[in-house]
Amino acid sequence: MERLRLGVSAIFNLDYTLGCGQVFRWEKAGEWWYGIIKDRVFKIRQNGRDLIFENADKAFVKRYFSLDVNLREVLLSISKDYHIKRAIQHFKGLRIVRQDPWECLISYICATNKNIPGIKRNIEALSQKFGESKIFERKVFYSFPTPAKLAKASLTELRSCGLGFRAKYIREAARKAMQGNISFEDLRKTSYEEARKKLLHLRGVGYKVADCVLLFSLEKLEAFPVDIWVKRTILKHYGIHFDKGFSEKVSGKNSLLPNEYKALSEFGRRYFGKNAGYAQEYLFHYERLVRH
DNA sequence: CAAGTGCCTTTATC
DNA sequence: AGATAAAGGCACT
Repeated sequence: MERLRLGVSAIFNLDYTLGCGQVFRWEKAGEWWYGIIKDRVFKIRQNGRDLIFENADKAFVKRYFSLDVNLREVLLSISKDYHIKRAIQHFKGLRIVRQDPWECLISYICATNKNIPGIKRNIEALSQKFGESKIFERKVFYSFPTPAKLAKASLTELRSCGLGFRAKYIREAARKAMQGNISFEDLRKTSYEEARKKLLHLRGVGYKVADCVLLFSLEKLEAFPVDIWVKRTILKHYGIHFDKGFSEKVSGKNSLLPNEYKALSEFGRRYFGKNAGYAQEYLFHYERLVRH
């Protein structure tokens, strides 16, 4: 058992962070959150300014939960108006974690046109079928499969995980990753635009999926993913920044054309600045949980 | 309860 | 070029 005491000004809320929909494999049982990262199961809980965890070291916890990020500063930088301030007030302490990029990529390829419970089921099925089992506290956990493991899988096997048309995209991505054609380290180091361009070459990855991977695993905090919920929020509260025709056209339907996605996402980046991704996540969570 | 709609969209085809 | 259809399957109403 390890303990990490947060600084007086280190704002952090574990429940918001793990419950906001950015990660798919954490489960809360009683007070504890159980997760598996790479091939290690660990559990963690929060008690005020203390984080208590088992089977992970402090450096890892700090890094994974982005505790090195000055959240106060980040939130200040995006506090542009009443709407975002209200969302921040509600979920203060929500941090964007640093997911494993490989798992993140596959997760968001699965997310295409799916809801969150559906995505969770896909990831869980993939892990059970192709990952390695780990016993922790007499319970079985499955690690997320490596690229090599998924590259070897047949389309039928992949489909049996409920992936549907996404199965072939996942296999392709796995093959590329296995051959070393996707360097997540390089993507992390390059600029948002460059990294996005590279991710867009992958089939099954459009602007939305690319933005999610960039924000949730590659430290591109300016990425502003626009899904159906964020689209609603933007049009509802920030419609004044778009012309009437655009707003009316986009609000009436439940999908976005590439240029419509771009307009909304670029607005978010311009309006909220270099930490726009944080604004996106607070707005998303607020719209889903509070407003809807 | 059944049936319809929608989902943290992308690709292929008009 | 720009719109539209097609692509799992589950959750929600």
